[in-house]
Amino acid sequence: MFIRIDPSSGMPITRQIAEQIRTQCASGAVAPGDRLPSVRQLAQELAVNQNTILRVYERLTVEGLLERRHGDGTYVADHLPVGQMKAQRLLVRTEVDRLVQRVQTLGLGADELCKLVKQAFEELAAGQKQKGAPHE
Amino acid sequence: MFIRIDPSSGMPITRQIAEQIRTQCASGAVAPGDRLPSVRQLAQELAVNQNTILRVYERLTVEGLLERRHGDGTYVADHLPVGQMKAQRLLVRTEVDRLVQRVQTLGLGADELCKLVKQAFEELAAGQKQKGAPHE
Amino acid sequence: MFIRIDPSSGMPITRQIAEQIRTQCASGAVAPGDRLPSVRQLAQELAVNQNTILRVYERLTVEGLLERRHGDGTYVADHLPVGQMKAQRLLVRTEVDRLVQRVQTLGLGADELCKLVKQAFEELAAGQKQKGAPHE
Amino acid sequence: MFIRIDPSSGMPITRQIAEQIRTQCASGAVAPGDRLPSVRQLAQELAVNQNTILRVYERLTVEGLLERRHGDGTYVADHLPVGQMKAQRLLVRTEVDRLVQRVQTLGLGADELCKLVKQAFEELAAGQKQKGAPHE
DNA sequence: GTGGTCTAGACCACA
DNA sequence: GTGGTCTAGACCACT
Repeated sequence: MFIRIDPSSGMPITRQIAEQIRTQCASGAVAPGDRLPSVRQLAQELAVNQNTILRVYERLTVEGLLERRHGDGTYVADHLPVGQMKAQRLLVRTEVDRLVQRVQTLGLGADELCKLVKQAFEELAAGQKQKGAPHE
Repeated sequence: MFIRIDPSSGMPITRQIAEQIRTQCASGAVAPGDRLPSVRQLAQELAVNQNTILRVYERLTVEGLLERRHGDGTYVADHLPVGQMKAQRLLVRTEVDRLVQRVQTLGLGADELCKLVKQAFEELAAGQKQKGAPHE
Repeated sequence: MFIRIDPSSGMPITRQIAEQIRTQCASGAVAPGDRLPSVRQLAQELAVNQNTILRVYERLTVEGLLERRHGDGTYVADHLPVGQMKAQRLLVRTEVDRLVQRVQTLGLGADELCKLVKQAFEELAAGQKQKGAPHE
Repeated sequence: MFIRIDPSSGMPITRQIAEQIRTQCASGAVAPGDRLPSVRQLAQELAVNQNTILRVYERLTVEGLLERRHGDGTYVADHLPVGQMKAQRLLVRTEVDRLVQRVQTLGLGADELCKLVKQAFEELAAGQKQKGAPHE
């Protein structure tokens, strides 16, 4: 499970984690029936408290995205709520809008932003190569 | 003063406001010596509590970005702290990184994202024409 | 807010509290728009941790029964979810069934149980007179 | 052995099972010396994990209610602990109190509750006729 | 003052 | 081992 927390973002980390799990469900990175890391595992991996993860799993369970089986583990629900996944994809639009709005105030244009975007993609790709197998 | 609050973003609204004021100072949208809207005005405009605006102005004053003149109003400081501008542009980098990271999980590539960015720019431009001169 | 916790019941106290609030919404004991006791107040009153109350309010908010206004307070939602209130009333049937099942194994009949029920009602009434105004 | 589990009740299922066995011992539904179903049988019958039953039997053995004969089975103890029976009946009182308390908040009176109780008794009786001799 | 997030740690229930 | 409840307490955000 690739989740990255950005403590400087101002967004509560429970929410960051929840959104990334939602995104990965929407994109098919994790499929219905897949087992998620255990509360303790993920907590350790992200260096946060167990309760933090627990609450994320709880919320997503209420949303119908996950399924918690007592004493067994946490799984992606068999039938993901329709429409919610669509909403998820729309969210990206919203975030792009937000970015563009801010960037424009700084006097940057679409082309400059796109350049930044491409750079970021390249760096991300490079970063992931380095990690490769070692981590897991 | 063009400030837009997104309560659904999860970022504290005081932080959203502060960041947008910083951005506009850095970009020159508001210049040293300019007078900012009064606490009451801005609070009403954004439909938030006056104390929320008050604390934003306080914080930015401590940073050296604003100047509060007792009985008069709040102004952009005459000498903006060095490095503000650079810091501001760096922030955009950070946000681009965040976006790219999330978008990537959804299976989108750099080109798709750029297309979205350009669309957003165009829509923003169109939207601003409609408004014409701001009501401030 | 009259809520009584029974630690010996084996039911998590968060759930006990939540059920009693639901019941009071269903019965009209508290009406839409009413303000609930603050998290801290109720926590103190019931001698439980603040987080415990917080989680109860959170869950009921997700259910659409309550509304939390940041920095202001927690209120009964204006439009209580229809059907949920009906479900609430049905719950009493379920509990009666449970009781009867157990009682029957003990060899008691309907009449004996009814006698107990009436006694309990009388004692409850007596107990509430004693309290009367002093508490609030 | 007639045991019914209600997973939605919030009471731990191990406790539900234990209480029902205690009740049946107290009421004479099972007598001293009677053999209880094996751990495996009961686990299968109730569709719970064997360990769950195991722990219930363990607990009740410690209480002196049951006796586990290695390699043979689990039996109701020859000499039931004194006071068990009384304690059992007291428990019913407790549950009646709980019910009455909740029901009262809903604005129901003693008579309405008694009517429900009688209905439940009749339905229970009807249900048990259909089953006839238990499959054990 | 209000609600909200997070941590640390104890202890319980289920497989 | 898994998930789940509860406590205690720090600190943040909003009215």
